[in-house]
Amino acid sequence: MKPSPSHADVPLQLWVVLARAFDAVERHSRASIARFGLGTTEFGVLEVLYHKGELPVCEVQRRILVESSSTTYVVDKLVKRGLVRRRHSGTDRRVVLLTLTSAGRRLIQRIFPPHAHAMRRAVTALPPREQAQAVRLLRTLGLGAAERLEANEGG
Amino acid sequence: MKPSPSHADVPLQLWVVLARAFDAVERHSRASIARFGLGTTEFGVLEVLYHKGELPVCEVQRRILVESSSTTYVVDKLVKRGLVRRRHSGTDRRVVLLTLTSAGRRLIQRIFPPHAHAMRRAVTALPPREQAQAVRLLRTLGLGAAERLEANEGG
DNA sequence: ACAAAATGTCTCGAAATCGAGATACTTGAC
DNA sequence: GTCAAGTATCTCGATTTCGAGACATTTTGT
Repeated sequence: MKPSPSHADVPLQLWVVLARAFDAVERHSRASIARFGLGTTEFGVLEVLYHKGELPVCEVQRRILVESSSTTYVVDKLVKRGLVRRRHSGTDRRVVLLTLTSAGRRLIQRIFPPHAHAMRRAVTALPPREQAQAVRLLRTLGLGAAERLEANEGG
Repeated sequence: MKPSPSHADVPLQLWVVLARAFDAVERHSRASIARFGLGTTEFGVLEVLYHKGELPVCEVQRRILVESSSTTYVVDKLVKRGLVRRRHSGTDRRVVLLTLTSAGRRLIQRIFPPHAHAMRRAVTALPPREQAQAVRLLRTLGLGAAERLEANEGG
């Protein structure tokens, strides 16, 4: 039943297990966040503003890993719900700065700790020592792949 | 510029770098697949049928990591394009089996090798030895998280 | 100073994905 | 054998996400 048991193509295997691991852990994240009536990207915006303070839209976008038009969409929803406020930058008039409202701050303060706890449990299959190892490897992998992406687009 | 250099919460870091690495590598995958006028999930269906032969829809679904309604949608498109054929199982009449048409087989035969090549290049930031290590760690992480998911849903 | 290129944000329409539930069939308990 | 529970697939409507491009602004090169 194994079509290719011997010539294990490690790079392709790596891609497969990376996708599966991300999927499984992301399901934990989604389930945890859904408890609080938020979507993954909505939570992402609140979380990054909570931890980094006021940020331009483009900075938030980079951190939550979605395209710019989706960022606008998500921020719109959060503004309508009174959780986030938009403000024009004084120094660069293209830039829109985002901050939490006090309602937004209260919300994320309340839900971040239990979410973080859920995520810690989601990765406990790996003991601490191997978690650190995985962090190192994934960081190298991710940065390398991202670099290579820009090279492909730019060149 | 480091907001929290000391109290490194390794599990949360792991989640972040996992998401970033997946995103970067997935962008390579998408770009590579887009060259051939296919979407990620369409490619996924063709690829799994190519390598495993005829399979029930539910089996394909598990492998391409999308929900069942999305699987129906993607398969519909592939059937309309004449790349995949549906067939009822003789032994279990709930089951619909999927196979490549000869056009589908020709297509995936032609595009799989260059795509595999692109994916190998996407992960070259990690030398072979560390790729193997990452495979091992991610497999454990993914399986553990998936198990824990079922436990949460089922229990 | 000026033109060209780059950047940040948003609009719009299209595509992908999901979730709930309908339907049909199979399996297992009794 | 029958009924309940489980499984496989699909339908439908809603949500999310994307991509292309519009627009305003800033930066760069000359």
